[in-house]
Formats: sequence, C-alpha cells, structure tokens
Amino acid sequence: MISSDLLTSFVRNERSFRLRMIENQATDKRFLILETTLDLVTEYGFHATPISLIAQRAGIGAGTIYRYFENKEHLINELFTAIKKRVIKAMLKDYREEGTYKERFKHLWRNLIQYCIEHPKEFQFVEQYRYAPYVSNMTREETFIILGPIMQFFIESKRAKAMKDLPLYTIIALLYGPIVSLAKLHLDHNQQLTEERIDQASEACWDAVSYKENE
Amino acid sequence: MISSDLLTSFVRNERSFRLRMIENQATDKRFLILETTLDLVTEYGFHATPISLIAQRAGIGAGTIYRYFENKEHLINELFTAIKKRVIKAMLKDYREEGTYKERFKHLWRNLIQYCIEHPKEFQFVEQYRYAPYVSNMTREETFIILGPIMQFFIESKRAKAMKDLPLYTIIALLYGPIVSLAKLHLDHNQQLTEERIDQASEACWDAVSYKENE
Amino acid sequence: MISSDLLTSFVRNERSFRLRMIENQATDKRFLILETTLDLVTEYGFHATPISLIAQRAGIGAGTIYRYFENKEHLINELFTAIKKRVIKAMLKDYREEGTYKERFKHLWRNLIQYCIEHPKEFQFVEQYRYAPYVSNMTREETFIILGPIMQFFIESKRAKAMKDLPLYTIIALLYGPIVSLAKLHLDHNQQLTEERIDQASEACWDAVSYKENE
Amino acid sequence: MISSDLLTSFVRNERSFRLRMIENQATDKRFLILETTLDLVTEYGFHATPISLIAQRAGIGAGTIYRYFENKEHLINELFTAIKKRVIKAMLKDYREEGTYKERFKHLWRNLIQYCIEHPKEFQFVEQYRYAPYVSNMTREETFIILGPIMQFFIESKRAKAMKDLPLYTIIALLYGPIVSLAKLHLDHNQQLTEERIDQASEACWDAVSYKENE
DNA sequence: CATGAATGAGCGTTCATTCAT
DNA sequence: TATGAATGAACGCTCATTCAT
Repeated sequence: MISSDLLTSFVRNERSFRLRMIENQATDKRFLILETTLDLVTEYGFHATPISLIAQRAGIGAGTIYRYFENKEHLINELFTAIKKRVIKAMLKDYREEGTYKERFKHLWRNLIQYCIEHPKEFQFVEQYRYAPYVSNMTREETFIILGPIMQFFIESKRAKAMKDLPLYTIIALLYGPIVSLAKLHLDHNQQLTEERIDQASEACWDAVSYKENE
Repeated sequence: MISSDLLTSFVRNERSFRLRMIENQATDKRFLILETTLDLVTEYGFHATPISLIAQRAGIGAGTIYRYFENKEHLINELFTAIKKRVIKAMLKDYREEGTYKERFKHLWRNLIQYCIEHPKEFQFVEQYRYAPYVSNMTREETFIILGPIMQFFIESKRAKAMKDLPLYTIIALLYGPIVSLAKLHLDHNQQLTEERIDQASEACWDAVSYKENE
Repeated sequence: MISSDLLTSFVRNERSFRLRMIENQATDKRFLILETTLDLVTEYGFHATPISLIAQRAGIGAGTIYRYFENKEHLINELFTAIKKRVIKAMLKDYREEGTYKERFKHLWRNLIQYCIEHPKEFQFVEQYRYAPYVSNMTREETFIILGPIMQFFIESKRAKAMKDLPLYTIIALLYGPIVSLAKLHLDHNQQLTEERIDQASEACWDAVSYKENE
Repeated sequence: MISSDLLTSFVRNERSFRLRMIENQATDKRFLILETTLDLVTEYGFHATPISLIAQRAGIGAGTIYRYFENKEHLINELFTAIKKRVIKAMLKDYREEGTYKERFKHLWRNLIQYCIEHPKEFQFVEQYRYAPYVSNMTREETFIILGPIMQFFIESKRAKAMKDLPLYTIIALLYGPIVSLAKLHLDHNQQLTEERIDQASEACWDAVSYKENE
C-alpha cells in the first residue's frame, strides 16, 4: 500500500510533469514557427513568404501562428531579437578576460565570423532586415544593451593604449564592417573562406585599430 | 520650287529631330520613373510602394511605367544598376594615377564614403536591396565589371608591395565593409561623421591593408 | 447499524441533491452565458462579439458554450426568446383585470415603456435583432403565443366599444410603434423621457385607438 | 464643306459627350454596386454578404468596389444616406402647403407608409441598420437636416393649434412608430395592408396628435 | 503612345467550431 | 464535464498588371 504522502507527491509530480510538457510543447511550437520563418524569409524575403506558407511548412494551421505572435511584424521582430541573442552568445563563447588584448580581440572576432559562416541563414536574415522599415527601433536599441560586454572590451583596450583612441562607432565599423563584407562575399560567391584567410583578415583588422608599435 | 533632295533631306532631318525629341522625352521619362521609385522605395520600402503611387508621384499613368519597364522587379533591378554606376563614377571622380599608393587609396576611399553620406537615398537603397532575393544575380555580376579600374589599383598596389598580399576579396571587405558600417551608423544615428573622423577611419583602413613599415 | 432502507433513501436523496446541484449549476451557467452575451452583443454587435470573448468574460472555456448551445445562432435565438419572455412578464406586472379600459391600457403601456427604458440592453437587443435574417421565424411566432393575454385585452376592449374596431395588427402597431420610437429616441439622444412626457404619450396613444366620445 | 465652327463645335460636343458617357458609366457603376448591396444585405444581413458576393452579383471585380467606396462600412453608410434621401423625397411627393393640416398630414403619412410597402428592401434596410453600431453618427445627423421641411410642418401645426402641444420627439414617435410597426407586420406576415386599413391607421394617428374638438 | 479603370489572385488576419486531454 | 489549443475556411482589402480608349 502506498503511503498517502507518496501518492500526493506522485500526483503533484504528475501534474507538474504535464504542465512542463504543455509548456514545452508551446515553447517548441514557438520555436518551430520561428525556425520555419527564418528558413523561408531567408529564401524568399519577408514579403514573399506568406503566413500561409510558413504554416504549411511548419505543418500547422495558419491561425495557430497568431496564438504565438501578434502579427507578422511581431513575428519578424521576435525572430530578429532571438537571432541577435544567439549571435552575441556565439561571439562570447569561451571568451575569458585573460591574455593580451590582441588575443582577446581575435577570439571575439573569429567567433563572430565563424558564426556568420556557419549560420548563413541567421547571418543573411540579420543583414537583410537590419535597417528594414518594419524592424522596430526598440529591437535595434535592445541590441545595444546585449552588446554591453563587448563595448566594455573596446573601452578597456583603448584605456590600456592597446587600441587607438578612436570613437566607439568607428571601432565597431572597422571591425564589424569587414566581417559582414567577408561573410557576404563568402556566401554569395561560394568561395572558401579558409582558416588562413580568416586569420589574415583578423590580423588586418587588428592592424586597423591598434597602434603599430603595439605588438 | 524646292528641290526634291532638299525636301527629302528636310523631312529626314525633321524626322530624326522628332525621333531625338521622342528619345529624349523617353529617356527623361525613364529617368523620372527611376528617381521617383528611388525616393519612394527608400522612404517606404519595396513592397510598400505600389506602382500606382510611383505613377502618381511621377505625374504619369500607371500603365505608362510598363512601357519602360517590363515589371516591378525589372524596374528595381534597373534602378539598382543605375545607382551602382553612379557610385563607381563618384568614386573615380578626380582620380589620377599619380602620387603614392596611400594617397591614391585615400582619394578613392574618401570619394566613396563622401558619396554615401551625401546621397543617403542611393546608399540606403543599395544596402537595403544588395542581397534581397528579388535582385537578380546578373546585376550583382555586372557590378564587378564596372569595378574594373578599382580592382586594377588593388592589384598594382599589391605588386608594388604597398599593400599586403591579401586576396582581392579580403581587401575589398577590409576597405568597403567599414565604409558601409560607418555610413549606416552616421545615417541611422544622425551623429556627425566629421572630416576628422573620416580621416581617422581612412588611416585605419590603410593600416589594415598596408605593411606597417610601408609609410 | 443503519437500516438498508434508510441508507438507500439517503443515497437517493444524496444523488437527487447532487443532480439538482448539477442542474442548478448548469442552469446558472446557461444564464451566465446568456447574460454575458447580452452585454457584449449590445455593446459591440453580434458579429463583433466572438464566442471566445463571451467565454472569457463569462470566465469559462470557449468549448463549454457549445455544451449549452448548439452554435452561435442558437445562442442568439435563445437569448432573444428569453428576453421576450421577460418583456411580457414586465408588461403584465401588477396588472389586474379591473378598472376602466383606459386605466388598464395605460397600466400595460407604461409597464412596457418603463421596462424598455430601465433595461436598455434588453430593449436594444430585441430591436436590433428583431428582423435580422439570422433570427429564426419560429422565435417570432413564439412571441405571439406569449402575447396571448394582451391580445385578449384588446379583443375585450373592442367588444366593449372602448376601443375602435380596428384590426389587431393595427392596434398593436399604433401602441407598440410609438413605444419603440420613444425609447429609441430616449436612449439614443440621452434626452429625459420624464413622467410627464410618458403620460402625454400614453394619453395620445389612447386617443389613437379609442373613440373620441369614449372617455 | 463643313464650316470650321461647326467642326469645332462637333468635336467639342463629341468630347463632352464622351466625358458624359464616362461620368455616366461611373455613376452607373456606383449605382449598380449600391443596388446590389441593398439586395444582398436585405436578404442576408451586413456581415453575411461578403464583398466578393456583391462583386459577383454585380458582375464586376471585387477590387472595383474599392474604386467607388473606401471600404465596406462606407459603402453601407452611403447606401443608408441614399435611401434616406429617397424616402424623404417620396414622402414629400405631390405635397403642397395647402388644405387643412389634417389633409396635409395624411398626405405625408400615406406617402411614407406607401413607400415603405412598395419598397420593402429599402424599408427593411433602413430599419435594420438604423441603430447598428457601424452606421456612423454623421449619417444619422444628416437625416435630421433633410427632415427639415417635415419638422417645419409639425411646428406650424402646433402653432395653429391643429396639433397638441407635444414635444417634437413625441410627435415623431407617435406618427413614425406606427408606420414602422405596420410596415413590419405587413411585410413579415404577408398580410394585405389595404387602402381601408391604411386610412384607418392614418386617422388613428391623427387622433393621437390632434385635439379632439379640432376636426 | 499614354492613360487609368478594371481586374482578381493573393495577402494578413479572424473566429466559429472541434476534440484531445 | 470543462477546457482552450488548434484549425482552416472565409473575410476585407491591396496592388501588379492588362487593355480599351
């Protein structure tokens, strides 16, 4: 005979298990919709991927999408934010605040370009909708908040005279710009961006922002 | 009585004059449509600018646009090509194959960023539709043909050991990438990209692609 | 030890009690749905009040409504009938078959207009859906059955020469029509329908259907 | 040989003829849409008659409707106003400011009920949408402006002591209410509203608003 | 050649209804 | 029995494109 406590406990666990299942199912469906949207929007563009197609490809009803996202614009914005977070996370992967500034820079820089190359859809999506009129400003501002740690690195590097005393915006442009261009050229022309080339480019970028004597 | 030859000649001239007029009118109308499209597409985005609005703003009938462009996609593509040509032309403005490589580089680089800043609509348009799925690949390849002279400069610079021996793609990415990023930040955040900052950035770009000892 | 009879009886009572509870709960829920529907439909109109909203406002699940009503149309029809019954009941409140015909008429008439003014939602609902295509004819015929007692009054009044010998339909129109119009004007224009004005109007209505010399 | 004046005149007439044709075509199409809408909305109700059905029944494209009406709501509102104007016009048909007040009243009253009976669709439409939430208030106010002449009649009648000194709203309710009720009953129950019955009813209405001694 | 009225396919979105839990 | 997530048909509306004038 099972003790009443054990039974109660079982029932409670059973319920919380179910709740978790339901929650997970919902999360999964959200995720499914987002990923399907990413696929299609990258392939066809925002306006050429009707909600109905997303639903079809996701294997769900069109109306279901509206249970998870207020409308198409919100869906895109959430996808945007989700990807941005992944990008930042990837960039900071295995990053430690140790070693020379150059080493730390190269770590971050390579993480980022690696992600762009390995996740072409995410990269294309972000680049395509970066300044599209229907990506809300709030989303763009959010970006800056999550970018905080990286900004901190730049500021420190400048203070330590490892980097030139350039405005933050200039530094970002000098480092992020080439990544975008390289990734675009890589993906568009299907030409191999080898380890060697990535290294060359990262060295060149460091040359752009660092003092010459500062090796 | 007028000689038949003269009359024939007059008639021929008359006709060719008319043809030229018509041609010019036609050219003007093409131009008018393209410029109006640029204005509207930059402001509202491709899918938010109906053909009817372009016609209205251009002061012509909607059907007329279809006499000059096969359809909306072709219109965008032609606009894309037209702007690209203007960009290259602006980049090569006052460019002479004289002086040091650095000087020549800085001339080209500044010409380009200057154009982007002074022609925000053209810049935004190109950036926005650069990798949009409905901009045909042909157009993108055409770009490379008109970019010929600039490529030539890079090849020469490398040969003269003024530039590092990097793949052309890498060089383009290192120089063009920051321009795009800077211009975007400038236009988006309305923060002044002063002469000083432009110079700083161009110096940094040169540092990226040139040998350190190579001043 | 309890006698088996008593136990049986207890169980039976227990069951019938439960049944009654369930019945009451069911009745309550039906009522709750109907009232919520009335509120919302009056405020937003039939097609602007989704089932889901009714469910939400009623604090129940959307599916539950379908346990009580076959579909939305049936729900409206039942609401219609329910309100009609209330109207008739209100009209006959404190009505006695005594006094002069005029007095009795005025009692009924005032009861009716009073109800319309005091229950604007019910009034509006009935008026709005009176001849809507989706209110079934059966419902309208039912009205006539419950209107029996009032019809009786008209017939008697005519027989007693207190009322003109007009067709029943004409009498109804002459008495009910002004009530609807007055109530509509009252509710729509928020102008006070004072006791005095109600009395004036009821007198006028009596003048319409009674013989002049018949005071 | 035709004189140049005549030719010019012909051309001018020709053009204006064409313009008129175009104008008429447009007017005709507007009218066609309005009448088709009236038919369908009366039959099925506003929300049960999709734009697509109106287009189909009118033999035009769905999009065409939007060239003539901003949206569905506007279409309904314009139909509402158009019908109201017809009603007022019908009411004032052959009306002269001569004869006794009673005669004049009966003329107006009979005109109105006649119109309601002879134009059941127009009548039903107005009654159905009179206080529907999507009929704008402006439209309702417009009604009062076109009703001006009739209001004038009431005011004069009261001043001449032909009518009781009742508020205007009360008079309207006493006279218009029965018309609506009679017409509804007539149309709903398919029972003949004979000349005799109409006369009886109009007499009764006059009794309602006039002084007894005032024959 | 230029026009713009007409078209209708196709979109985003809603919501009555179902059904697994 | 009650729920509410899921569905998908159906809606209002837009706009690229055509074609009679």
